[in-house]
Amino acid sequence: MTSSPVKQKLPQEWQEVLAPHGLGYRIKLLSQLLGRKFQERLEPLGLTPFHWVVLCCLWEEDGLATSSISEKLQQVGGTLTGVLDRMEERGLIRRERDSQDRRIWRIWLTEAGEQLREVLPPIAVEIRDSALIGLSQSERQHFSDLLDRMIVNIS
Amino acid sequence: MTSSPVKQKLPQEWQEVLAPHGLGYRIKLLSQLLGRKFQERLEPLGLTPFHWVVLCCLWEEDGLATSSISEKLQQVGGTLTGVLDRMEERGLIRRERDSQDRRIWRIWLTEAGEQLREVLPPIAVEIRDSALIGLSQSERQHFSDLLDRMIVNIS
DNA sequence: GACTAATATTACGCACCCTAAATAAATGAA
DNA sequence: TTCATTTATTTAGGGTGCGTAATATTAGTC
Repeated sequence: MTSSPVKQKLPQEWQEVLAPHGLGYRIKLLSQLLGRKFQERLEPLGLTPFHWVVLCCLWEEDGLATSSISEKLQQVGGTLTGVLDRMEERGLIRRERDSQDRRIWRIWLTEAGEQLREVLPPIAVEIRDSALIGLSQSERQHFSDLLDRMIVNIS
Repeated sequence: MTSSPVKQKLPQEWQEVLAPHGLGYRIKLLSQLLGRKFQERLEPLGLTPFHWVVLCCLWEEDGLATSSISEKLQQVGGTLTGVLDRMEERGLIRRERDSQDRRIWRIWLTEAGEQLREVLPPIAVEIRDSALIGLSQSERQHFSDLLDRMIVNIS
């Protein structure tokens, strides 16, 4: 019988989840690095990554309720309020009460918000492509599929 | 020549990056969902996911400088200060000036911080495994490899 | 030793992000 | 009608994350 160093007594399975090498932390890190890249491109325009994703929802369908945006993005409602406040201040959207159900606030694009539809997607494409350099078409597809399966598992 | 609806005039390439279906947002979403799961397990212990990753670093090597932790985790230095403040308040770590170079603060685990080494890794394993259900060994490996390549690309 | 430059950290402000509680409007049963 | 219940949203408060500026200490130069 040999003794092992105290620090190494943890099971292999426990070692492999430890940050920063664990899968979870690397997913977070990739997300964060992509966010930083995007943020530094949006900042000169007075925008944030969160503004981008809300705009995406409204470009697809204008006049959504706050709760619909929250659901599409799987973001907590309370989180959105502040973001929408700042987007309204910056003239990207306007809020309007639903005439049928006055509990509901509907979010509409302003002209400025509409026009960004021509400006922002190319930036997103550029950043995504820079992350995917060296990955084949099938590798990209495979990654995307595995990602979706993990999201379903955890949802 | 046929005309297409105004809303559909964007190139295919622009459509596919739009949140919430774009790759970037799905990566962020997975990261966020994992974070929420972890947080709800850590909250009863008075801990946060950020505490976990700092503890991981110190379990591997105690007495690190703030800047070393920041570098390992690829986190901005300023971000860590607040986290370390709260960890110190909760008795997980203590700060001590380096005797050689008094500009440097070294971070040491307390007894409480050390003992969590037996408690937290199983929780992390459990959450990771729940996200990986239905993925074969080779799919897990492939995902991990692609993740690393994207991190290198974007770093 | 005094001055300057470099390094490590802290302090502050803004934007997310989550939970829980409060507010307000609509709904449905007594 | 009335009132409790449900639904939609906001408010409040703490923690995370980033950039920039300020502070403290060390190291290099005269």
